Amino acid sequence: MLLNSLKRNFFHGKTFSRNKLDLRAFCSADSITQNTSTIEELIRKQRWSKLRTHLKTTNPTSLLQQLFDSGADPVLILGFFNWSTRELSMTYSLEFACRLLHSLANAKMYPKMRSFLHGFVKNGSFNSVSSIFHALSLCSDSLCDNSIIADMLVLAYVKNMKPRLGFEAFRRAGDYGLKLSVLSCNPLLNALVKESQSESMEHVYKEMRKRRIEFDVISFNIVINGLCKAGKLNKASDVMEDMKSLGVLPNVITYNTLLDGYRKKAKIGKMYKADAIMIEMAESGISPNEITFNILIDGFCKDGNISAAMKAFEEMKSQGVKVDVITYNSLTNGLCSCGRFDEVVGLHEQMLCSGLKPNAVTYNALLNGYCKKKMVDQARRLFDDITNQGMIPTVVTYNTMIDVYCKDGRMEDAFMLRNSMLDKGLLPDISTYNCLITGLCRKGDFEGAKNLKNELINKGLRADCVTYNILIGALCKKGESKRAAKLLDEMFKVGLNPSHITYNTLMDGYCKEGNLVAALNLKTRMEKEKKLANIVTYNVLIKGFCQKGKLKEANGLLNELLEKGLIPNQTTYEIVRGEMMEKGIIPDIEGHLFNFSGSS
DNA sequence: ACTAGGCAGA
Repeated sequence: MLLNSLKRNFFHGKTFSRNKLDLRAFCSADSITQNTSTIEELIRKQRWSKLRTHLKTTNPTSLLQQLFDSGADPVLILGFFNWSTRELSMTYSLEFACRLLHSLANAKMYPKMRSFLHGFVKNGSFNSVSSIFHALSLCSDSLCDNSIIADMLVLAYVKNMKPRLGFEAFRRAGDYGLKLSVLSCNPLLNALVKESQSESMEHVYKEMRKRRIEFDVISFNIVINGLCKAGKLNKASDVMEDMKSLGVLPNVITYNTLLDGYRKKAKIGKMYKADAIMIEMAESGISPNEITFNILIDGFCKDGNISAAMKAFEEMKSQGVKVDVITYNSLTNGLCSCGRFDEVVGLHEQMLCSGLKPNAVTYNALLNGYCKKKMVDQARRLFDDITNQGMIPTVVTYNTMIDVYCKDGRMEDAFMLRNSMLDKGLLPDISTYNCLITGLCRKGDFEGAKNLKNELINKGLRADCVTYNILIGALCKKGESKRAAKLLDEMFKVGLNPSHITYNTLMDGYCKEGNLVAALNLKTRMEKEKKLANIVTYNVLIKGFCQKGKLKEANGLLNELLEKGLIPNQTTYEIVRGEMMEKGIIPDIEGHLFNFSGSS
């Protein structure tokens, strides 16, 4: 009630409030009007020290109230608001902030609102999103103004790296029937994608359609990218169809994003859709650019299909698309991964001839090639060349070399390299530590590994999911899955999101100790955490049950994974085949592998 | 809004 009359007083005509003030001036001995106009003058001229003395007798809150009541220029009120929060450490109630926002909105001072909200979100994180929306709705029932404010609030959260709060604000805006725009929704979608919050991202997308928020091609591209990143390629294609049906035409970035989705998939033959996508692009009159080709080439290389990559490379050149250092690096990486070092020489010359300068990634690709082929001496020679001949080594260069030493069991060499990083002005990162921790664990030195984890934390680094996966794996290997489980709990405590690998590793530990109950409980737990069991999960469990002679259960798991649409892989077949041989059954074709039920 | 290098699981 009170608020309603207040806001009417505030928004509907300065005349009313002036009348009221005139009346007050009439009645009271000291003229508030005059006082207020003096103050306004001080703020306008930024006489802050004089204002300070003034405030010895009046408190800032009632002064702010006065400014509002007198219908002062919103820019002045904003000036006072900002100054007093900054210099006097004032905190005003949400209601004041909302009134200020509304008066700015009334005056269409949008940039001022944006920067106000930016600061508000940065410092005022103690205000819950729901309380802000509540206060906004009490202040005014102009859906239009509140929508603009909500839109800017969402954006402010996102820009301040608070996408979860931006997401909450997005939802509240829906509850209050406020309409948002792509100006806030696109950055929100993108932030959620960057944080790998694909569920929330999909929710925003669906809501945007429900609320009939206008999409642009960028909105769709972000959504498609998010879905690709989450491995949901079919959904990504569906969204592409959605956009076409809504009259938004895919552009080269849309197609690049989709191609990149296939590239990122860890599957053999993953680029099988590439041709079809390229044809569709051509039919839509969209020319591939250097990014398109770079994605294609890298994808083919990662797929082990060097000839397809080379074909794309030739096509790229014949179409006159600019070849850059990324193109060459992808090819170099592809050739090195296959051990085709001879061909790299020619490619490297071609690169230099076209005036392109190799960079750290180029040499790291070569170094990594040697490391993968266990050519440790060649690797070290190249490494010394890089560090001595004026090329700039990066943390990745060191990590690659450190890793190969660790894999080779040469821990002293690995630690020496780690120590020499500092001389080059390079700081070991979490991956450096993860390589070393893996090396120590492999040597059975769990205590050393644990100490290294403490060291990295003391150096201001954060143990990541990989660190924990390594340590959990090491404990499981020692038959200490109980201790490993404690590390899983620790991950939640330090705010890490365990990955599939985390759960699968611990589950494997339980299985090896014959604790199948714990293994199954862990599967339930991971599904509760929205990590769906994958093929590795099932392989671990099936192997565990087989080893205990529980073939019925193993078979049940096989059926379960098939029902879920998971595809058995090489390891699955090996486990099952091994089990059948044991039972004296001769496995023949794939279809017969799953017929050992009932034999236990 | 889209492109290149290293570390962890059966």
